[in-house]
Amino acid sequence: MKLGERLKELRENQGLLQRQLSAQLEIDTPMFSKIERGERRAKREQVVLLASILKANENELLTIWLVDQILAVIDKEKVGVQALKFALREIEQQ
Amino acid sequence: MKLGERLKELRENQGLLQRQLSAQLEIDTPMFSKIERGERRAKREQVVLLASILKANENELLTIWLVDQILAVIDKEKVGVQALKFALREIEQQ
DNA sequence: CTATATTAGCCAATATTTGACAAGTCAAAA
DNA sequence: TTTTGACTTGTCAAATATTGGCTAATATAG
Repeated sequence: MKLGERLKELRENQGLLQRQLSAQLEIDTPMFSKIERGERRAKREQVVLLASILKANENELLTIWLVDQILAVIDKEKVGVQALKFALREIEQQ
Repeated sequence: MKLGERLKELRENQGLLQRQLSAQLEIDTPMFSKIERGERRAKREQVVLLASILKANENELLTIWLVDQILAVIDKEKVGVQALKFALREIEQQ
């Protein structure tokens, strides 16, 4: 699940408009639209804000957001999966 | 294992100087020094070049380099490990 | 149709990264 | 103990990437 999809889901479940959320984030609507479609990435602080506005779990959204970042880093890399596994091993043992 | 450490290892095993490698990368010596100590990150193309100059396995170096990038992304994030696990699951199933 | 919501494309502002340069430390050789 | 060579530190500038605003286009609902 991508962050944008999840945001759209949360937003629509509460009958909110992009216009309303973008106002609270202090960005314009086209920008928010792009975030929802994954054309642009949200900033960390925006994710935190959105969690609060949408009454969603902050850790959930931050996790999804981080997954997006990670996948962007290893995108198209032949050795991406292996790098992920190594990263996990390195971070887990200490 | 960090990329910088591995590069230093390879370099010293072949009795090369930072000066010689940085010349081939077309950066100055201080810059290369920083890369070795992990103060700056190498660019992907530089890693590829270094693999060839140092007669090392390109995939190995790229993997280590990617691990560095990944760890930088999740650095200090409470949910970092979980994000890594999710990322792995997402990328592995397809 | 009309009005509102969303999306697309382009350019500007800002932030981050990358690099050069000057000066410093350190160790070994002279 | 001066000199030399390898490496490091700190700071600033150039290059690049990210973020955002604006305008116009498209879609959707009434």
